Amino acid sequence: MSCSNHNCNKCQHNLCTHRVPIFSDLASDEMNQVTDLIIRKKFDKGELIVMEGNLLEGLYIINQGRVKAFRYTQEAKEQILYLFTEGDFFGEKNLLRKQPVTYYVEALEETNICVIPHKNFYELLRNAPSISVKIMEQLCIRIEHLESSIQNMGSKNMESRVSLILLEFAQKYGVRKGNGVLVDVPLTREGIANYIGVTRETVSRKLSSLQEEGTIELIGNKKIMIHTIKALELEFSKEI
Amino acid sequence: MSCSNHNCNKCQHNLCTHRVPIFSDLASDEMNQVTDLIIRKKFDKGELIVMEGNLLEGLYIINQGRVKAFRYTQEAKEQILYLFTEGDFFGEKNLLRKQPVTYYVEALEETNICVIPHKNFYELLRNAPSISVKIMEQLCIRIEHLESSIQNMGSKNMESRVSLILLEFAQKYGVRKGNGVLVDVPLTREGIANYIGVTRETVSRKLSSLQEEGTIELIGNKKIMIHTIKALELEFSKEI
DNA sequence: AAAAAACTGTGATTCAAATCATACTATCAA
DNA sequence: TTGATAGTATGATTTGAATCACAGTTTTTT
Repeated sequence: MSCSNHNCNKCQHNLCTHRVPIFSDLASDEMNQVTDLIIRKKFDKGELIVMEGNLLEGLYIINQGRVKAFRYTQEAKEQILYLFTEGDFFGEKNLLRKQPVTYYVEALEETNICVIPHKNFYELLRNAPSISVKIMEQLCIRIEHLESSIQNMGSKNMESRVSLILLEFAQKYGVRKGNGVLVDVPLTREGIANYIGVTRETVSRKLSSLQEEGTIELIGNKKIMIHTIKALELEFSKEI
Repeated sequence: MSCSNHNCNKCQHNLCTHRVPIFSDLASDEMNQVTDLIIRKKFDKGELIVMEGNLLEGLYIINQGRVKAFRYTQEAKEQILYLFTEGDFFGEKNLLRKQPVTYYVEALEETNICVIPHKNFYELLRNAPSISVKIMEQLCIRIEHLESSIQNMGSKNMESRVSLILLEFAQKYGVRKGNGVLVDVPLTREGIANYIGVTRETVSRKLSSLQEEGTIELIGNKKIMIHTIKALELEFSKEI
């Protein structure tokens, strides 16, 4: 996009407005209007971005990086609800209903956040009603993700739970490499465990057994080469 | 509400429009406009209302009765996602994104549904933009419910999972009776099990032990008297 | 009202994942 | 570069829920 018609020092950042689905229908001057309102924040790996109960000052949109959103279970174990990446947002509850966020959000790597303050957002909604439809769509996508998670957690079969998470990673973070897909895993083994509600040891063992049977290849701790996606899908639906 | 200004034979039904949160901000003439568009459907106990994959003709709103929304796990076990009651709606995915429903919905008792057809709904959205905010709010409520379910299912402690479901029932279906709360349970033991991802036997045993310790009293199969709500809450948060 | 069907409770047994334990490996900071 | 810290793999053991089995109960049907 050309810089001719707005403040150019903003072009140097990868602007949230240009990569976020909820703004994708805006005309370029509307887009620039939004851009002017943005507050930028930067977080280091491991840093807590928001805490459960916080009243946020606006909508948080991820410009760069990856974060985990989680709660604690009764046993005080972390239960990851979402992995958010570039273009994802959170804090929408506070936007509509003045309610605090219901989970912790922590940066999994260096992360840049764009915040669109509340009151600016209300104006925005009035001026560009297409945005409210976009938000609804995104909320529906989130609902679908949660529904699938519950469906998955209802399964006693750990093999299939691990397989599903690998499929999700492949789809979100995978890059084709020859016949397979190379995944840059955003979580530790323990993180994966906290995502699917098992222990770290169980994840280790299931990954090892998948490697043994040739379906995947563990490359260090942060990369997984998936040789046969089909095998995972099969594994996942084996018992239907 | 008075019947003087619209078709009175509709007043004889308990109209969805009057009990549904998403229409609560409408003026009464707007309300009547909506009412005229409604298609009514009736389902017997045990009847399947929609199937996964169905493209619905509109937004389904429950006027009377209770239903369960569920998917199947890898082991072909039912996994209940929602219990919907009067005022709740489903089929919103198809509304915004022309997508089929992602779960089965079955009547748990005799149920009356009001359907607002698609294209009527789009007009409605244009004429009464407050509705889109209401829908977003409802979607956020649904998200919160799903997030809590995941948090709960991440807990290995079955005692606390059963306790949480009883608290949910008490809140949604409970009636104060003396010191306690009498709950009209909408599900069988197996249904409860399919809601929290365990087996029927486990639910039986945990309910029995809660009865033994005096926290609850099982009255037939469909009613539970909760003597000490506090004990459940304690049970639920015991291990924090 | 009787018969059939669906649901429930509880003991005995099995089994898979949690837990415990420990050695190994990768990553980060001084 | 080294030491410290965080993360990983894997064997041995325990544990608690799933499974199996079956008798008892409730609800529905005719």
